[in-house]
Amino acid sequence: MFEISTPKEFNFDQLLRFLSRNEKECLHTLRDREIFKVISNENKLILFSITFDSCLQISIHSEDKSQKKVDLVKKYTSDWFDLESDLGLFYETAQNDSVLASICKKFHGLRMIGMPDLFESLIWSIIGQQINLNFAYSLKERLVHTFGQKIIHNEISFYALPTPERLAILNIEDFQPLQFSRSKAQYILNVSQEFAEGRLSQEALKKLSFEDVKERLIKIKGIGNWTANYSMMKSMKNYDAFPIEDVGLHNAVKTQYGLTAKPSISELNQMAEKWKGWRGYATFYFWHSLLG
DNA sequence: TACCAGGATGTTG
DNA sequence: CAACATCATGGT
Repeated sequence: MFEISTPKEFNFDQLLRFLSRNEKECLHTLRDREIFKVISNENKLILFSITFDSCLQISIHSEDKSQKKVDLVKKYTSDWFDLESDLGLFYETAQNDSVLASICKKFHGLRMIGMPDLFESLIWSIIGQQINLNFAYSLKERLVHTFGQKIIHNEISFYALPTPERLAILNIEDFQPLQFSRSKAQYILNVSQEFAEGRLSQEALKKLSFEDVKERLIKIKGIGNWTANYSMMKSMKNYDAFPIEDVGLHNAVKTQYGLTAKPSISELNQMAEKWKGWRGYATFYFWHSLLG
């Protein structure tokens, strides 16, 4: 076991609350207050788990506990729970907006739960396009259970997302028994093939500017403004990336500001001026407010 | 049946 | 840029 110290603003209870928002979530597992996660490195799966007791305590569940694996898990966890950013700066910005400020107070210490793997966030956001979240989780579960890799520990199965290479060789028809629409299946194939054939990689995108990354992503058929911004905030640490078309955000804003109707795009754009620099983080907090 | 859901695409103002 | 029509699928 090893430990990771947590930053000044850090709330493990809110983190657990976010991670447990849907019971069909299959890419991590919660047992009591322990979080299990499988990551893939060089085609090998690593299962690890995280608990919290004044700091994060991490166990790797395999015989090989090399320093390399420890470093990978450390880096993954730091990215996943956004341990590096200065939340104080976000809270400072939030003071411009009394509604956002009170949400920040309520969820103080909640860090953006990211998706360190860009491929995962793209697939997940395509799955989530224009369907309700619960159905989206069902689709993801079917995809992962059908095509993903599995590791068994203490007679419990833990899953990893299918690789781009695995998905890239499928046909639209392979997705239909899972109840994917044809367009959704095609979009997933498009992204998988981009990755599998080496035309797109997270590493390469890291070298580009915000606008260039967005432009590159939107070139892919099936990735629009919402998906590009979603993935950039969840996977690329672009905390001002703003998925403004998001229905969940619209609903949360309507509720939190006590509006009689959902805001239009232009109205929301104006409101979000106050969050500038942290519009993605603000979005994440508004989403969290939907949990009640 | 109609409408909604963490949109995308293409067209039009 | 913003608004609109059309598409696609299952849930309520």
